[in-house]
Amino acid sequence: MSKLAAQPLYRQVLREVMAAIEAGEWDEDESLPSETDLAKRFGVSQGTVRKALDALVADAVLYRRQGVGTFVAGTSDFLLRGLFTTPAGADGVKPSVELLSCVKIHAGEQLAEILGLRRAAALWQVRRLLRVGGQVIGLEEMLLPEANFPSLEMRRIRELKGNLRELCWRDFGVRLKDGQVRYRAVLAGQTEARLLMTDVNEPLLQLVRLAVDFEGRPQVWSVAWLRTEELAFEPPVLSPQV
Amino acid sequence: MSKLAAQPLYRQVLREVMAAIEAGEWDEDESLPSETDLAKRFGVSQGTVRKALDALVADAVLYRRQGVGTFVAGTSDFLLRGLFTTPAGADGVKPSVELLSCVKIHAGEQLAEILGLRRAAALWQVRRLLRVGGQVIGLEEMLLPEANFPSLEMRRIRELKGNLRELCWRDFGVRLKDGQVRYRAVLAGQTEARLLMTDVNEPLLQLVRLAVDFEGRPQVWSVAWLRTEELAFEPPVLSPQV
DNA sequence: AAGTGGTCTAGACCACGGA
DNA sequence: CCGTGGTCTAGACCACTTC
Repeated sequence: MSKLAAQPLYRQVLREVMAAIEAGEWDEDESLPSETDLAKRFGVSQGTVRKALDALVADAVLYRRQGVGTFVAGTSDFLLRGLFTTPAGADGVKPSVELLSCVKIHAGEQLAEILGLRRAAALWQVRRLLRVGGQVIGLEEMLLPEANFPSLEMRRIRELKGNLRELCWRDFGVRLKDGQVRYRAVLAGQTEARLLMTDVNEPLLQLVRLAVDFEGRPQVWSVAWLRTEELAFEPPVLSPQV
Repeated sequence: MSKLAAQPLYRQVLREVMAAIEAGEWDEDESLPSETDLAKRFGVSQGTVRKALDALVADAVLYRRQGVGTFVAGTSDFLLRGLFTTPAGADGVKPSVELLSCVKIHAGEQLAEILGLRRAAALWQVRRLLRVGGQVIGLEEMLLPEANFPSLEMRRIRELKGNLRELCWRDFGVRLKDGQVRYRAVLAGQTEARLLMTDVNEPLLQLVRLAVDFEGRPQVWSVAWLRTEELAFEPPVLSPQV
């Protein structure tokens, strides 16, 4: 591996590993070669491989089991990874997702700027419903540039049980990770109330997030409205205690 | 430094560094000795010191400036560190804090369990108001075990401009960091509406958090109610891209 | 016992920022 | 220029899991 590049070595190793994952060299939950073997393969030391893997573990691309190996992590959806816990605490429950609609729209000024597109650029607008045990608790609207995700078929989304993050990965090779997240409290309007099967003016937790790819480029904009009467939202903890 | 301890070496170094900070060896925004000097002092290698400092940087105890040094970070309050941004994005604004009240109460069953105390244990209940440019946008109630923070004087809190986290640090040597955080959307009740100088039934972002010390022990329980009509809440990002 | 992640060293060099 | 953080190596040993 060349030392001439502008990036540090472990960054290059990281990209090589990502490329290998993209190429399907190791399946989900399949173990990678050991750190020492990867070191030989890339012509670097074990410490450098480790630093690269550290970063991928922090981004939940990989996970490790001491004494066993390093494994490729699944791509659960962002909302599926956040825990929904009762206000008192304990028993986090994971929701399931149902696809509502998937249509093509134009970006408009604000979204174009956020996603770095032209104003007339085409976007997929995907609406999904979140359920916990049959109960509807959330509505999410995602916006994806058509240029990066050319053919989003509803059938395909349904096949993956509504998991758009997995679809972006499997069909378009884009591994998304969280960028910024913003929280607000809003009142349900008529549209939200109807889709969430609740009342107008119910308080909803609004979650606005920008997902980026592994080069940090903005990729997906999303807004979610969550009912939190019975279940509070708890964001996933990446890289817990060091 | 002994190799016999159950903990890895870099953990011991981390504790030594924390102890030195607690002892006031280096002031806020003052630079620590270089990594190589610290390595000599603790009798370990530079790489080990670095790993310890990495963890403290991730927890925002220290910050680094390449080519310059490693510095002790300030202890801004949790809410002061979260950004308040306009829904459209950009211009994050930091709020100031005003102390409302500070009284002693009994823990009760739930809080006792969360904080690992007896049910009759005494707690300080501190209420604070958050302002952005004169406008009241938040109300926070914190609960601190009296055993750990024996004398919480209102005067002292005011001296530190309402920054309870700094007080816990300066007066009691407890450096707090975020544990779990949970989000909900609720409607303002009469009490909240009065204190926030707004209307009943305004949607409020409710933020429930548990702060822990550096050994991971629960220390402070807090609930905040935030108005997010004009400003969204954006949690602080620790350890961004690796 | 063998193989994995996890830690640690001693020494080296690079990239950056301030004098 | 020097001193700082930031990276990297080759080799070693430990702790854990599995066989």
